Amino acid sequence: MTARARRTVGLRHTDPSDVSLQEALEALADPVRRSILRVLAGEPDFARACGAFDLPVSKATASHHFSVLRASGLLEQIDQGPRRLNRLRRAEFDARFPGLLALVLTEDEPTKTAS
Amino acid sequence: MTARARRTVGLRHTDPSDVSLQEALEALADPVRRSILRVLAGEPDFARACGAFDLPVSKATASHHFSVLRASGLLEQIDQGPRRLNRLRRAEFDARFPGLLALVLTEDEPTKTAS
DNA sequence: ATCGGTGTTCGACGGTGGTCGAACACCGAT
DNA sequence: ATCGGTGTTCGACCACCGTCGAACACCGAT
Repeated sequence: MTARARRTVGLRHTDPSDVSLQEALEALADPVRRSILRVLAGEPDFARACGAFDLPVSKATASHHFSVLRASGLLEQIDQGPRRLNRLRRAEFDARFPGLLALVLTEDEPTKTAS
Repeated sequence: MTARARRTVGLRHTDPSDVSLQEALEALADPVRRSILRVLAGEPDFARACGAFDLPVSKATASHHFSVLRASGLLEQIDQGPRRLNRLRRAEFDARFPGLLALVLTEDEPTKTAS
């Protein structure tokens, strides 16, 4: 923990070692959630807030997805002022499910086909 | 292919290299399907027919699950007389999604908690 | 104290997927 | 040709999940 003003709030953070394969697969089976993880993988920890993801869903839905990722041990979040910063729990999750996160991060982003 | 009487029928077999991560994760996100894969992993290829799995679902539902597994590149099936024999496409699928199948096969079977 | 910005929560809605029984198709053997 | 066994297909049902707008809570700054 740095000297910066960061509050680790009472958020329901599930430890990856407590996550079942069922939960992990369900969490990763959503394309929006996987895209969140890929963005986080390309940046320093806690560099991006929830609102800064340019997701194709509403605020409410995005919030739901972050909640799922947190509950499945994939995300750690801390509050800094009004925004909530995110960190990909890369090492911990990979220790629990070796190779799984790597598959998600190396996935070639499927481009939207115009209807 | 051995000299035994086996017919490789015109079943919709998807090659693992044509399977997206999305499809793979959706296929593996069901516990019944994962249990099928684990059983197959513990036996020789084409040793077990669809009806010999002791699944907690009806015949119709089981058939649906086998169809999904076949369509996601996880299963190969051949017809032998009236029954349909199954093979886990272990190497091919692992080449497409390294480590993913291993996670499923090493999963500790979650026991049903009595309600 | 008020305001703009950020994120969550609350119903509600709709689509999808797992489930089933029943009917059907296929095979081998009698 | 009929029968039992195996597996698929067809509707239908239902629960769950992703989705949304609206309302709310929180923070920092004005």
